[in-house]
Amino acid sequence: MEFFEIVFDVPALQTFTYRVDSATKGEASVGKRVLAPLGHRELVGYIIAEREQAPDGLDIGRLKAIRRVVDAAPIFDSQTIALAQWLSAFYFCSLGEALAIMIPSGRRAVSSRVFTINDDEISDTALELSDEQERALKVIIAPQVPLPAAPTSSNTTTPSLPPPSMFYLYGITGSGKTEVFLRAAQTMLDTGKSVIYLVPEIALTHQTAEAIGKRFGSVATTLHSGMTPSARFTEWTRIMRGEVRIIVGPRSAVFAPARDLGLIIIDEEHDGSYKSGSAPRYHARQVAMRRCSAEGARLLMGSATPSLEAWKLMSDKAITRLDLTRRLSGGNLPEIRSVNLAHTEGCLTKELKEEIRKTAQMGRQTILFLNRRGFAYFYHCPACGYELTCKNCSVSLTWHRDRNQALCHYCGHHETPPKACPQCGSLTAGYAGFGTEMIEDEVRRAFPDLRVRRVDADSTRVKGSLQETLELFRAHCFDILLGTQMVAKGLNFPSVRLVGVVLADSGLHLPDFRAVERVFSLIVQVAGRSGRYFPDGKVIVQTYRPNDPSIASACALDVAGFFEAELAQRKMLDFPPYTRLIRFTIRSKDEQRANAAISRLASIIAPLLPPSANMLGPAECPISVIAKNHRRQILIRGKSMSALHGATRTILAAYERGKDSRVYLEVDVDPVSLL
DNA sequence: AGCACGCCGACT
DNA sequence: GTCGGCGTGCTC
Repeated sequence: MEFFEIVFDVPALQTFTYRVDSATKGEASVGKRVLAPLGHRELVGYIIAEREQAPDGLDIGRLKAIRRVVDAAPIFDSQTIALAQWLSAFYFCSLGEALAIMIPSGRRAVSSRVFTINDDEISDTALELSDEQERALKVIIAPQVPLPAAPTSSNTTTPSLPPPSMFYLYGITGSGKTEVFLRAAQTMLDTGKSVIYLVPEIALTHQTAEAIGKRFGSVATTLHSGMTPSARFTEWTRIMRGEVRIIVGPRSAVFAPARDLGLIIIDEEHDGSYKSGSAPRYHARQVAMRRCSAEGARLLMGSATPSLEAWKLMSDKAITRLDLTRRLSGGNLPEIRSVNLAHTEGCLTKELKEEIRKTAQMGRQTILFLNRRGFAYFYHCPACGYELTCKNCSVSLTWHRDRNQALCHYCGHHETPPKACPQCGSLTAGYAGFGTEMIEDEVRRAFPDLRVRRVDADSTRVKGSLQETLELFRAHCFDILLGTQMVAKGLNFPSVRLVGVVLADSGLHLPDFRAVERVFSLIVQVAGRSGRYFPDGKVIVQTYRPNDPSIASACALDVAGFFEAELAQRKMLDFPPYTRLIRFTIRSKDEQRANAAISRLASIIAPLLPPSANMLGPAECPISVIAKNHRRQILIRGKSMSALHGATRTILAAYERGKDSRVYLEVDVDPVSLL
């Protein structure tokens, strides 16, 4: 073969044809990476097809030669290319960009935080299943009705593929989801099929991977961004060769080149880390659904707090719901109580303080939990209402007391906070809201005899320090552990009695229609994990809105009630899961240009939308400036994704003609965060 | 995305 | 006169 079609990790939506010379002639083949000249540089590209002859209208003399073939053997096959093609059409990126995120070391590995918070201990050997678990497993592994082999459609966006078989293990923490996952996986392995086991980014640990390794032996592997590129690559090739048939990893593991895929498991399906935060912004659940239908595999998800999308699919019977209602250890759920924060000076209510004291007197431990750092901790003037915000971004600055600095969590800007209000001169201006540092101070003052430790993103940057703190906490070297999500691992330590959610509603006010869902999910997850081994566990949820449905039903652990109410709300407002969204974000250092660009985009979109869709905006993004970039957005909304896709293709083509080069447009399909 | 080419202002 | 700003367009 003389010619090859090659794609690169560049936004150019096209393939490039190269020729081989005597040096590369025998080596080049589909599925290998090559080094090839593109423009004035030399890039790694992916061979996606062979050609008999040069494409029409292209002067053969101008074809460049592949410089070097990188791989001895192909590292992706036609199935991978088909998936990349689907990904590029669904998420509006180039084929090369799609392949680059799928294949290890295609892009610079993002150093990810790999914490240990997974509390589901995996036993080395198969455990006895309860009746409920047994019943669930039977349904999952029941032989499938063989479907007629559907011809693969050439339309990559709306392929005529059969819907996949999908199952959902719905049950509280401790109800034994993991064991059912592992049994289902074992069954697949026994029939010679492969399994992909997805876990949230934050929960992926050596322990989890090792435990699965112990259970399944060398047929198991892990594939995550914390590994060195060469280690990831080694595992990738072992998977391709079929030496490894169960792959554990975070969202990117959904691309593992598993041979004969039989099952994809998505643990903690509701978790936000399954959606990629950078382009292409894919959702692992969406990719998993596509792979399962294209490859005839089953999809098995599980959570105590499903996403609303999944819940609706269960209501519609598109996903088979399997309930696990009982805790295996028999532990009761803790007592959950919401406490009104109104009229409390500081951030600790009388009730919470009393419980902390009581817990200490019992010789037990307390965890104080914050939703997210920074959001509720700002410079505020009670006299005139002035708030200190970042001069680059529009968010409130977070005060770091130890450095006496106010800093921005989006762009890193920091400044020394003023003594008096810059607007009215009042000396009463100061910090309001709760940050981990302020709570730490207040706790220390209230309980000078108790030992307090705080963990946050800063202290976690030092590798292993979180691990160390948690070990010390487990060994009861201190009494109160204070921090954000990352303290979750400690929730089921045996001597923990009390969990305080310091401000449950921080986040409720965010201009994001999913904020309520997140607050609800967080409280239920915290409650589910605490007091697992002791019947006297207590959870105190501090809030300014005890009657808010999300908080009230979370404290009552009324999951179904919450979903019903929230679904009704979404239906009324015409939001997902009743509709689909595509978000267009414009970003520019120059505010006028950003405004001009979003107006132009709006005028392009308006006439191109199908009658079944509508446009929201243009508007400033809720965080209207990030790192000096002015941000504007438009959402398009419709019942069918294929209609939105079609419109978006036309919109992007029209926008490209005559765009301003100092303005950037980003497209997010099924956006999860609207900030 | 890069990167070069090309076309207008203030410097020796 | 030319150094360099960035706007424009292409990359097999």
